[in-house]
Amino acid sequence: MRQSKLFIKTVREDPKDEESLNAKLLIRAGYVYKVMAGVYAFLPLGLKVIKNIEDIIRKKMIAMGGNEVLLSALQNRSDWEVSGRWDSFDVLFKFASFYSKNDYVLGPTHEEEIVPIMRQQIASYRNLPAYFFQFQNKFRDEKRAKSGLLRGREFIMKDFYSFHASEKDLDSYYDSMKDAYSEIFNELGIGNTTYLTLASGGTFSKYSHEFQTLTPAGEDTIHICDSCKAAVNEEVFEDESLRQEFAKEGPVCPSCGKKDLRKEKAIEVGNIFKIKDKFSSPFGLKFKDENGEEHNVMMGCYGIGINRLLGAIVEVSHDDKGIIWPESVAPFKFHLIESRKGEGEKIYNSLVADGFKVLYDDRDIGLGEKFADADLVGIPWRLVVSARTEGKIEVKKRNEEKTELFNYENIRKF
RNA sequence: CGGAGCGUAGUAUAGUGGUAGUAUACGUGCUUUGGGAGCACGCGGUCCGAGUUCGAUUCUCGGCGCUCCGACCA
Repeated sequence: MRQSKLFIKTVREDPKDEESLNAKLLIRAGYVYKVMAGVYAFLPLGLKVIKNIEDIIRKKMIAMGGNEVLLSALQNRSDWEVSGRWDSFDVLFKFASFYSKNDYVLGPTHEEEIVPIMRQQIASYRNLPAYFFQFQNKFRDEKRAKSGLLRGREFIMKDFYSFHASEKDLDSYYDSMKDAYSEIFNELGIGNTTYLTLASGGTFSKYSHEFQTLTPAGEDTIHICDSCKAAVNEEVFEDESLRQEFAKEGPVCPSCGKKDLRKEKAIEVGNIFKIKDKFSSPFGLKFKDENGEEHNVMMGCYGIGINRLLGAIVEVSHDDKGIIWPESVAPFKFHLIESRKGEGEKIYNSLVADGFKVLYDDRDIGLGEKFADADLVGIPWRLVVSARTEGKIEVKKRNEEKTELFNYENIRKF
């Protein structure tokens, strides 16, 4: 892509209405536009990163047997009354139609949508297990949106729902999802700072597991066991019944029992929990077993916050000049810069022909400004062609200082 | 939802009860070309409403918006 044709305008100054680092950098580099508190629009660069994140997750969810769907964001009041959450879900966006006066919900999650669909599809143990997932915009009327992309009122979420004939089947699937999630965060480039964390289960279940990425910008406090790479959310110690079960004598590692844990701030980027028959019961989602007996379907829920992940990656991967994208999610692999108009044309065409994702800065501006923009935008490999490079290409990794000259043939192998 | 702070060009900031300034961005022209280049000219602004006043961007009240702290966070 030619940068002269890319809709993006970088900004020198930090926006005055953002304190959070992820929002400052993403706005300055032209990835997102702030619409209002907790609501951000994705501009072309931002959308590319979002799509890259989604693709990594999608692949893994399909490997886990998931069928991708797209449920409705607009939902009706009655389903939320069946589940009992019309009154109890505190951040629910509710509103009435101006014409019909009917009440509606903007979906903050989709149990109320997927379960009625499954009631139509699931009748026998032969239909189980079944797995569905989607990427969708969720709406939550947060009392206080904050920390840029980390806690918004509208955000994209991957939600995955599993349906099982038995709790045992749910349990084993739940465990395999833990592994799938770990692989996802590894691929996203934040594996070394993301921890499987025991957490409370809210109103759904006794406990849940979160995937927490270490960052001072996070809103949770977790206790990490360095030998197991496991962690416990501080909230577990604050909940009396959980404390009895998991941490009678203060913070202990949930997997090895070790006591000297490291306390860190973190942001929850993923959450998995067993909801069992919490929804199948009120909605009457049942199946018949081999003996013709009816049982409630057992369910598991598995979420990943996409916007939050975008913000979290920026929080953990940046320097004072800008963003440093992990290659797996970067909007482009190469950022090609020329010092004089047309110098990079040939190499750009070759890279495109060879199938690389490359942003070609063909703008008629000073070289220094291009370098500054390249640092801000954060594409992993910077390629420069100029009179100085004498027919070769200067290569610099975004997270390294050194530059090296290569022939095109070498670059192709990157 | 409680508390604090802040709303001035696209962006970031200064200032004032009487013609609103600077930087950057943008437009035009020339020069320049390895770390946000230079010169000249130009375009563009006081969140909304009410009040006080001869006169309000400034003072008062209300609203709306944004940020931060806290509470909350299925």
